[in-house]
Amino acid sequence: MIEHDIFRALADSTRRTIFEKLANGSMNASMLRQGMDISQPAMSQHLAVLRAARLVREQKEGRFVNYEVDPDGLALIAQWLAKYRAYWPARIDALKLLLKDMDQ
Amino acid sequence: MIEHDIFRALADSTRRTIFEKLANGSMNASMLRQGMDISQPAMSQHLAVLRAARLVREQKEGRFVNYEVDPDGLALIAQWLAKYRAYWPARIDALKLLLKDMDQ
DNA sequence: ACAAGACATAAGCATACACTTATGTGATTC
DNA sequence: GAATCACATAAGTGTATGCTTATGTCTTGT
Repeated sequence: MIEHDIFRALADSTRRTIFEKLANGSMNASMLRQGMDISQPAMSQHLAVLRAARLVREQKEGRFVNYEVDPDGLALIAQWLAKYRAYWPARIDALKLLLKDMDQ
Repeated sequence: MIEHDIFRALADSTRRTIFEKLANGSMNASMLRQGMDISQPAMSQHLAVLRAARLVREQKEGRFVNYEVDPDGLALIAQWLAKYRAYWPARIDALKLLLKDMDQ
C-alpha cells in the first residue's frame, strides 16, 4: 500500500529533513549528505524509502544520481487529506494560507 | 515534535483504520473495536498515540470515553503540505475539490 | 587498463514499536 | 457495597527499523 509507505517514510525525521532539502532544489546523494552527519549507506537507504513512497524520484546523470521531489507522493497525501475535509474548521490559519496560495 | 507524532501515528495501518472510523462519526473505544479483531489494551494504546498526535480527542462521558476526530492534527498536516505547494501539480482533482470546499 | 569516485546492496546489531497478559482505576448496576 | 463494566497502564516479547561496516556495480579520469 502506497499510503502506508508514504506515512512510514515521513515518520522518520531524517527523511523529512532530506525531503525538505530536495524541496529547495534537486541534489545528488553526496550533496544531500553535506551538513547532515549521516553515512553514505544510510543516505542511500533513506532515499530508497522515499523513492518507494513516491515522495522522491531519481534521474541518473553519469555516475551521479540526481534526486528531486516527486509530486505524486504529495498528491497522494493531499488526496488522503481531502477525505477528511469535513473536519477542517474554516478558522484555521493554515487553511487560509493554503487557500491563498492555491488561488493564484 | 508534533509533526513527528502525526506521521508516526499515521504510519500504522490499524491507526489509520481507527481514524477513518472516527471520521465517519464519534465512537467510544468499545464500539471502535467492533469488527476489528484487536484487544482492548491494543485499542487503548493506539488511541493514546492518536491523541498525542492531536488527530483524535476524547470526551469523557461517565465510564465511557467518546473519541472524535481532532481537526488540529489535520490542520497540521495541511500546514506541512502547504510548504511544498510549489510541487503540487495543478491537475490534481483532490486539490481542486479542496479549493472549492474552502472557498465558501 | 586501472584507480578512484558515486552510489547500491548485504549482513549484523541495537533500539523502537506493536502486541500480549496481567492489573489498576473510576463509574455504574444490582 | 460488591460485582461488573469501560478503559488505562505496566511489564514482557517478537518483529520492524535505522544504523553500522563491508562489499559490489557502474562510471569517469588519467
